[in-house]
Amino acid sequence: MATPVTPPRGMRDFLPADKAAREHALGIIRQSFASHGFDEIETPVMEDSARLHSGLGGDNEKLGFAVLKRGLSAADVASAADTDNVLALADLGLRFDLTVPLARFYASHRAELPTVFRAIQIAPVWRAERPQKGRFRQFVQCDIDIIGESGPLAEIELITATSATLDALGLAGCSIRINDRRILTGLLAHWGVTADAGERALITLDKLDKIGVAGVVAELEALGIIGAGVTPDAATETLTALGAGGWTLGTDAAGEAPAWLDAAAFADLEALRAALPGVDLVFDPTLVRGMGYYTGTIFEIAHPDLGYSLGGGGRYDGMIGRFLGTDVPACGFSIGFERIVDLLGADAASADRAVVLVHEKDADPARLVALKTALVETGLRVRLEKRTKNLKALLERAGAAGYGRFAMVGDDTVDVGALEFKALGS
RNA sequence: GUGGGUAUAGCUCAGUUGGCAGAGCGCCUGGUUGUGGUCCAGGAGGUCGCGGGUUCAAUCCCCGUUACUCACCCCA
Repeated sequence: MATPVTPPRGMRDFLPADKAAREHALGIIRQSFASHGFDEIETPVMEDSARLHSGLGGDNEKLGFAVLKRGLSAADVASAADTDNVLALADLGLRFDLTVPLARFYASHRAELPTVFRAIQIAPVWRAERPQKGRFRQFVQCDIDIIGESGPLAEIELITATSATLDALGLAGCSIRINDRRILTGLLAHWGVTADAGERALITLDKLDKIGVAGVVAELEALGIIGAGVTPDAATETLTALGAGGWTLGTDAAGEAPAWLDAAAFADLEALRAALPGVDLVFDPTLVRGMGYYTGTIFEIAHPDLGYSLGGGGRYDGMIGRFLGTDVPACGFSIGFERIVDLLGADAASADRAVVLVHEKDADPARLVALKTALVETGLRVRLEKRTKNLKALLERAGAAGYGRFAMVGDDTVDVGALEFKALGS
């Protein structure tokens, strides 16, 4: 077997047609975000290893690709092996999201940025996961973040811009699930769960839609979370209400708010809903999200045809303070580019502006290029193709590559007006 | 990290109770057609993923391994 020529596991090459579709979608996203008043920035693909492993990335930290220090000796490697600390061999790592780098960026450039900074980041990130459908080890995220706005205006602007972008892409049927971390932590506090056990309990709560109320109760009992501060029956009742979800959760059968519900957080969510009448906003109190840095609102883009989310985000008021020393409120929303680009149709408009000129093998190059240049100057995209034995195959490939029309160049054709264009494809 | 499936020509895939390796498409050549997407004939191209084992004989059976893929966990 020849040497492997496939790209690294979970990473992909893009053929011309794929690349064109991706760039087309990226253009729409970029333009839509910008029109909502966000400004694009760029940061390096690597960050200091210590920063990536500062505990802010949740489980994603474990999925980071580490970069070896330069100039390591065998003794360094042996030392790291002895202490079972292989990360000591790395001083850099590929970013696993765009939020940690943004917090570092903001802390570094705060003086040069507006008081309320609205950032766009469209860039690849890397995670050492096992690839599968809709999951890659290198993938592009499209993030918008608002830094310096503590009020609900941030959430409203982010959700508005994201929703408008999904519309601009022509993605129908998307809804946005929303929750607030304070509702989850409030519930756990009501049950008497300690902060330490809280993270583990949240992971269990997240499974509610998969293993059901009884499953969650059983798992929480096994963890010792239920039984101490709350009875299984009471937990079952609360979890049933949670699982039913929806905006009616704010009032129970007696018309009063449940005791475990964080009233302020719920009121904030209701205010968001009122401010976003055009958005399919679904209150889902079981929405958790794994990232440890979320402090308030959290949201995800859901699509009825997919078992995974198309994007997500939330408020992370504590993170920038870790780098800057003083807390700065922040909230962000990320679109998973790889997951939306496959849902989009072809760009028919661009195909119509792309044409192929098929010529004989011995045609005069100067005449061909003159014809081509004349067409390019009219705004067309023009590719020259030598006529092959099997013209059909050639034309099918050109059609698949995004060209919409073709014309044969005759031996005596010198004027573009003499070219007869026919449709490609179909 | 856990479990299932797959691996044969450039591509999509057949195949053999174990006996010289197959098709379609694409590619090349000759002809046919002649303002063109047709057809005919011929040709090139394969350590049957890799390493062991069983056997007179392994692409096929057994063991291991790697890659790809799907699902779980978690995520975008």
